[in-house]
Amino acid sequence: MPRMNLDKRKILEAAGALANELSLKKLSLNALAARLGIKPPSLYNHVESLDRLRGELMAYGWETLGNEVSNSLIGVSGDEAIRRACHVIYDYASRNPGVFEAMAYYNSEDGEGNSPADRLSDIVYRLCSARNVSEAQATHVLRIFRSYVEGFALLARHRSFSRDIPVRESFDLGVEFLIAGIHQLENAHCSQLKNGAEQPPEGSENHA
Amino acid sequence: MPRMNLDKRKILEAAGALANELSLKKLSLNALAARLGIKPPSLYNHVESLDRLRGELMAYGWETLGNEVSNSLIGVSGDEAIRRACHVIYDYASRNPGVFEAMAYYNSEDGEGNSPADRLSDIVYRLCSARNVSEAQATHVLRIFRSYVEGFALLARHRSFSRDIPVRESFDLGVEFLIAGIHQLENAHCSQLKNGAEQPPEGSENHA
DNA sequence: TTGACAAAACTAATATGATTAGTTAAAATA
DNA sequence: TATTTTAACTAATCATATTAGTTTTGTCAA
Repeated sequence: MPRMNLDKRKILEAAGALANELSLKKLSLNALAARLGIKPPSLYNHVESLDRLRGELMAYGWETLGNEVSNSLIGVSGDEAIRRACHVIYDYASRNPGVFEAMAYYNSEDGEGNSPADRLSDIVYRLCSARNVSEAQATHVLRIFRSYVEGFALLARHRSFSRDIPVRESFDLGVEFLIAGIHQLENAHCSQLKNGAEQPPEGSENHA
Repeated sequence: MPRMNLDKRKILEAAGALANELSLKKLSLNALAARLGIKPPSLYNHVESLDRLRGELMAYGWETLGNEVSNSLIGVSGDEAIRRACHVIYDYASRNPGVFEAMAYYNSEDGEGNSPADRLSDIVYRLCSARNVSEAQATHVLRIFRSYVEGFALLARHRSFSRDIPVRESFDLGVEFLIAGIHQLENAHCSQLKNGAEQPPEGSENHA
C-alpha cells in the first residue's frame, strides 16, 4: 500500500535498464514490477500493455539518442557532422543493446512521431543542401545511412562478426564509403561525369 | 491417431509460411500445430522448443537464401556479381519477411554453421582478391555489405521509409556507393592516391 | 505372420506470464 | 472535512509453452 512515486520516465528507465541487461525479449512485466517494487498488475496503471511498453521504449530510445546526436553536433558541420552522428548512434547502440533492439524492431508508424529519424533527417538534409544534392537524393542518402548504421549495430550486437579484425574499423570504413558516395552524387550533379563504376539505369537525376 | 508424414523440412516450411504471414513473434506452437494438423505437444517429437525452432528457421532461411544467391551468380562476376547478390538478398527479404526477421534476430553462434555468411563471404572475398584488396580489408567490406543490406531490408520491412520516393532506387544507390568504395580501396592500395581515376586491376595479389 | 520396439500422435496436467476484475488505501481537490 | 481520483493490492482468468504419461502406428526381426 505504500505509494511509489512512479512516472513514465522512471518506468521507461527501469524497462530500458532491464532490456539492456537481459535482452528485449526477456523484459517481462514480472521483472519490471519487481525492479520497481510493485506487483505486476499495478503496472497497468501506467502502461497499456507489454507490447505498448516496448513501443514506448522505442520512442524513448529514439528521443534519448536524438538528444545525444544533437549535442554532439554543436559547432560541427560537413562530413565531420555525419561522421560524428554515425559514431554517436553506434556508441549508443553498444551501450544500450536492449533499447536499441526495441528501436530496430518496432516501427514508429503506430502514431508516435519518430523524432529520431527526424533529427537524422535534418542533419543529412542540411549537409546535402549545402552541396549540390537534390532533396530527392538526400532522401536516398538518409535511407542508406540509416540502413547501414542500424544494420551494423544490430549485427555487432548479435556477434555476427568474428573478433579477430577490429569491428570499429569496419564501421568507420563503411561510413567513409557512404560519405564518399555523397561526394560522388555532388559531382554527378555538377557535371554529368561518371566515376569509374558503371551504374544501372538510374532514371532522371531529380526524381520525385 | 492418424500419422502425418512430417519431417524437418515440412515443419520449417510451415513455420516459415506462418512467420511470413503473421510475423515472427506471432509464430506460436498452437498456430503451427494447427496448420500441420496435429496437436501442439506433438511438435515436441520434432523440435526441442519454440526458441530452438526459431533458430532452425533462421538456419533454414540462410540456407535457402544462400542457394538463391548461388544460382543467381552463375556466369556472373565482378561488380555485377555483388550487385546481383544484393538484389537477391533484398528480394528474398521482401518475399519472406518473417523468416528474414528470424535470420536477423538470431545469431548463428549457437553451434550451427552459418552457411549464409559463408556464401556471401565467398563472393566478396573472391571479388576482392580479383582486385588489389587485402583479405583484412575484404573482411571490412563483407561486414559493411551485410550491415547495409540487412539493415535496409529490416527498415523497409518495418515501413520506416516514406512511400513517396521509390525505396528500390535508394537501395540500388546504396549498393553503388559501396561498390564505389571497393574501387577506392583498390586504388588506395595500388597507388596511395585517394580519389584517383579508376585503374584496371594489375595482377591479383593474394594478401593475407 | 507375428510380436516386439521405436516413433509419433494423443490427453491431461503444470508453469509461467500477461491481463482483467474487483477492492482498498493514499493523495488530491473541492 | 468530504469527495473523488489515483495507484496500489489480491484473486482470478487466459493463453501459451512445456512435461508426463498413454495409445497408436509403422517397422523389422524371429
